[in-house]
Amino acid sequence: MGLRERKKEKTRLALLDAALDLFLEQGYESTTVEQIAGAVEVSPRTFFRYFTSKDHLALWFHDQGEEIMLDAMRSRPEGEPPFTALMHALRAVLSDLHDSTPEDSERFLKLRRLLDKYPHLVGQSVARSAETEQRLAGLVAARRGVDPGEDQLSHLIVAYAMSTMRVGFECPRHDGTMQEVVRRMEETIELAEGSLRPGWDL
Amino acid sequence: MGLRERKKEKTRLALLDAALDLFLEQGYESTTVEQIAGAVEVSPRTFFRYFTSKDHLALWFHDQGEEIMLDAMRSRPEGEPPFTALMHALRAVLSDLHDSTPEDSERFLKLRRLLDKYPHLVGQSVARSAETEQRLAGLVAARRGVDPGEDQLSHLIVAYAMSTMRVGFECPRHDGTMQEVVRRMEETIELAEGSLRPGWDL
DNA sequence: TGACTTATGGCACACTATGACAGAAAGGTT
DNA sequence: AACCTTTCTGTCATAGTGTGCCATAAGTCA
Repeated sequence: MGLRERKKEKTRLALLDAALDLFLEQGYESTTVEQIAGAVEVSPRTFFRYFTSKDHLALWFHDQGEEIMLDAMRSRPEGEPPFTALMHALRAVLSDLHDSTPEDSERFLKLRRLLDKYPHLVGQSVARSAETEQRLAGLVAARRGVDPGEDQLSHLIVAYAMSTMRVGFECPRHDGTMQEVVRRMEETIELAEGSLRPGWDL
Repeated sequence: MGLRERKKEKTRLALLDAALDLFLEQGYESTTVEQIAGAVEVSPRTFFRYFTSKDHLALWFHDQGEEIMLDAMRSRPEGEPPFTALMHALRAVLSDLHDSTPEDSERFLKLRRLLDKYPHLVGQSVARSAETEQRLAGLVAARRGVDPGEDQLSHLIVAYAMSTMRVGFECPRHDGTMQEVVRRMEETIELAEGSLRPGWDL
């Protein structure tokens, strides 16, 4: 990796960190792009070259998580029931989180508090994941040997999986270590698996 | 109801209709508030007195639906399992839709096509319903006799119910009458009820 | 009619976001 | 080293969203 790319990555993370701190400190709406850019000593125009929008900041991890999830889903054995496969994919995201650097963990925990404080950002993340949900529904439909355009159950399976993820990442207390987050999510997955009728997703 | 209020309601619906037509005709982003206001011969400033934002237009029905759902949920018998109660509440929304005027039905169908075309609006609606989901989770937790802040299952129940609603309202074909929408939603509800383990929500 | 309340329009303004262009920095080549 | 190419950055200009403020017009009630 060349100097150029390292510098870009550094700027991107600096922007992200500055933004998260400002958001949590003085509120999301009352933080302007100009302030964020100013904190990193970069022009506002440059900010928009790293993040397509202010909202996009809060979705950076989200995007990464979705890529991991899609990959994990594709690498699950074909015969596995779709919802089970999705839950394993979710565990893959979790394991990735668990193994992340302390800096990344810190960012994730801040982001989680931010999403808890500003629920409309959760909505943005749903909006962003609409496309991914479609792709996941395609993968599920393929497993079930049905047409994704026709089959409602495939969509329901994906929707329930994503709901499970969102509930698991909720933030009841504002403290919480990475271990606690991971444990909570594992509990939620088990709860979900116990709630559904065996074979419902075949 | 006085002349003033009737006039306001007329303006609100005129703005909504103009906006839906423009959105579907020339795209969501490329339609400006100025155009919408212009079509109704109202100043842009006035538009923002009827709808807090451009996005809010697409969430008008949504807001109404949520009120109906909360009311219906509260009027369900106490002993009924929470998810069953939520599904009945959803049926109440459906029955309200079924009994709506032809104008309202037309608006709803246009809106449904709009949400299908611009998934990010679905995200916005999730953002908007975050508060309602919290309140629903509170009602569910009360039924189950647990603390809504602690109990994940209550949140999962609400999340699955809302997912069921969203999947049911999806728009696979761009035609479709109100009857077809209602029937599809009923199918989805049955699918959901058949997917969950009996007693999972007690 | 007159006094009141409320809706509207016009204005200024802050913020987000994007396009166009020029200059600076990084990387590779000879 | 000097050179060229590619990529990143800053400045400027512009469109669009959303809000506060104040004067005016319209609806309401005595």
